[in-house]
Amino acid sequence: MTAKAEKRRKTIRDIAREARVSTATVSRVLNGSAPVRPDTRERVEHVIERHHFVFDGLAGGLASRRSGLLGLVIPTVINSIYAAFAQSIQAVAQKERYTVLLGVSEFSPAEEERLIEQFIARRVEALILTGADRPARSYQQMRRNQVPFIITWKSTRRRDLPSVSFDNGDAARKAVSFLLQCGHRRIGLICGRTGVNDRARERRDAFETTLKERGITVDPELVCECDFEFDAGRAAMQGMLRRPDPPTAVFCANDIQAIGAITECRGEGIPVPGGMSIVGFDDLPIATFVDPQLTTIRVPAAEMGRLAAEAVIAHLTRHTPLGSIVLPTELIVRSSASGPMPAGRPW
Amino acid sequence: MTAKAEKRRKTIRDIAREARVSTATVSRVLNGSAPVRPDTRERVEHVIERHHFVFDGLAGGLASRRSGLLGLVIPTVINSIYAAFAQSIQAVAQKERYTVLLGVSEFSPAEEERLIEQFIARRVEALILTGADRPARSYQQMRRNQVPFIITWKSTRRRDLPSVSFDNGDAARKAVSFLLQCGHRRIGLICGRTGVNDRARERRDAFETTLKERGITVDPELVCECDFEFDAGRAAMQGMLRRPDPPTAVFCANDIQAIGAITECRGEGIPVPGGMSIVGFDDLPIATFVDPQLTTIRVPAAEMGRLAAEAVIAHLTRHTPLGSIVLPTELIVRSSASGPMPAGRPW
DNA sequence: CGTCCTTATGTAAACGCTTACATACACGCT
DNA sequence: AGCGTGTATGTAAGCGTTTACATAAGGACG
Repeated sequence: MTAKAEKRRKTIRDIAREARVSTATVSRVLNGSAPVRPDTRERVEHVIERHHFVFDGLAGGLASRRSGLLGLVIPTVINSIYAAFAQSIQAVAQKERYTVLLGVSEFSPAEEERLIEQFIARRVEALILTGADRPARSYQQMRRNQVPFIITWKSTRRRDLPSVSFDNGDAARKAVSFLLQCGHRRIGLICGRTGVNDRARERRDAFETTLKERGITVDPELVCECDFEFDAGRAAMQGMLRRPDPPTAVFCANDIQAIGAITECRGEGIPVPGGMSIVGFDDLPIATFVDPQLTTIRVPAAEMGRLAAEAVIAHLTRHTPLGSIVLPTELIVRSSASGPMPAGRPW
Repeated sequence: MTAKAEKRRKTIRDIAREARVSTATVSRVLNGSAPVRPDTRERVEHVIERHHFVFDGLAGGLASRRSGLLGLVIPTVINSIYAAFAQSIQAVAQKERYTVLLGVSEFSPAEEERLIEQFIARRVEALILTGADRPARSYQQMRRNQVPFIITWKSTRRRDLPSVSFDNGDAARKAVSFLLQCGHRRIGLICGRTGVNDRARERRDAFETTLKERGITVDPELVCECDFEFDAGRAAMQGMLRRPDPPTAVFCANDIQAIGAITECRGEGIPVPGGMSIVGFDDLPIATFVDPQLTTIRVPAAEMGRLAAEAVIAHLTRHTPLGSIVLPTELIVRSSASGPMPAGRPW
């Protein structure tokens, strides 16, 4: 090493000088943005190799106005349904040479807003968001900064909100209808907090509407909003069981809560589905590994992630307009729900 | 709007002109890097507000040589133990105004290497990695580019590899010792693929060593490496049960596999723990919601994430040296393991 | 009242790329 | 020979910040 061996990083200028070409040519070799004669290319690549040159994405992004960054904002990643969603987005991004910025809002609207703002400042090329409920301010910021975005997990008829989603209301209706078909009339609901979660709200609305359509009045005591935790589901179930007139079936807008609810029933000696029918939502892998296997709604989380990522990338690279896709959901009938006991509570 | 209303983004130069200060002052207001007189500050902030100025993180990062980016590379995020880890890292990062780049390698060494390279090119300020096994090339690149990194999920005595981890071997030993104490002598192992997962290898090694220490020869037929999936665990259990001389207990190096294994036993009419004892690893939330509740090893995933993130950030901001921390694990005794049946197979 | 701080601000050169535009040359055609 | 065309390359002006350094203004002090 000569005394001149400053610890400065190599730049394309260094490469250019040594390969006796211009920086433009190096840049062209680096991203194939224009034809380069094979011998020139080889010469440049050789120098790059020899000096362990590492491209600077920040500088590249600044100059080209394409950061190669995609922002993903989800409420949680611990629930494996969101994890599956996130992972498939990351997989698509990776394949298309984009990098994912991960933002977890923990169901806090303020945090979500902050993340969106932060990601815009980082110059993400697009945002993938969960749900449609957020301050107008966030939407304005995305538009003002011309950051395309796509809504997921919630279909919306607003034409100005592109989305890749499924119909929460329709899905919840399937679950509740199934319980009604089984003969249940006194049905409880355990769901997420509708105040901070528009998907939970849609599911709850559909629950209530479906019951009303059949002339059943919804007993507010049989509706419980709580966190997406096993324990929360369990506690909610416990609350319902303690009522003088407990439900014969419960729809849980989430498999985690459903498993908690099942556990509580079993702990109380109430057979499922014999004494209590339970339907979940998400179809987590675990749903087939609990006893009884969970009847639930299958949600296309991974596919939704893949399609959302593909959509924004197609939009960025080929100007494909961003539209809305509604994916199907499916009731998966297993064994956690059946008809109510013919009379009283025989357990 | 005048005809001059080009759709150009506002820059600090625009702000500076309008607030009748220099760009340096705007910069100082923006990141409080030097004192600014209150009235000047207010004037600048006012203009920023009025024009909806949005800072450009790419340009800022380029100029300051601080990107504000942290790279996280994990093998999967679908397993909720890694999700918990990732989420706590993101939480710390968010609080400290860093942004997390998410990389999921899906247990592919090649993919992991690519992610590390990509993240370095994006000029992450530090990397949080899973395990220590990777090509020397990756380590060289990190060092050459002076990107600090920290290893997680695996303790290592190499002093050149800072880490926040727990001792996989020690943890596995606790699990196996417990089964031995229960009286088991014929013990199976279901674990991850040791070829691409050094944590799995450590657990397997400890399993074998612990048995050998007690003078028990390890039956290779009772060791099964498979994916971290319920079905894989189930299939592995099935394989063992079909042997002429099945084990009386199985250590699963992962709760997911353990739950699959339990399910298989129950499907075959083998009571757990009566006919088969099972110990898991991770202590996922679901562990208390399966029947029987899973005896398992509690792994400090969230704390490990938090500490890893805090360590790299402290290193970046306060030059705290990066060292190694080994967190404790704990055997959580529940009900999926007990003594072996006194004789034969009474089920 | 000149000197020396201190504090607030301005000047302008980076940071490491991309890309519009200019140039150079080779080739085929009339 | 003259022209047009196309391909490969070079030139240099950005991209939107930060920050070292210079400067200015206001005290405090002897």
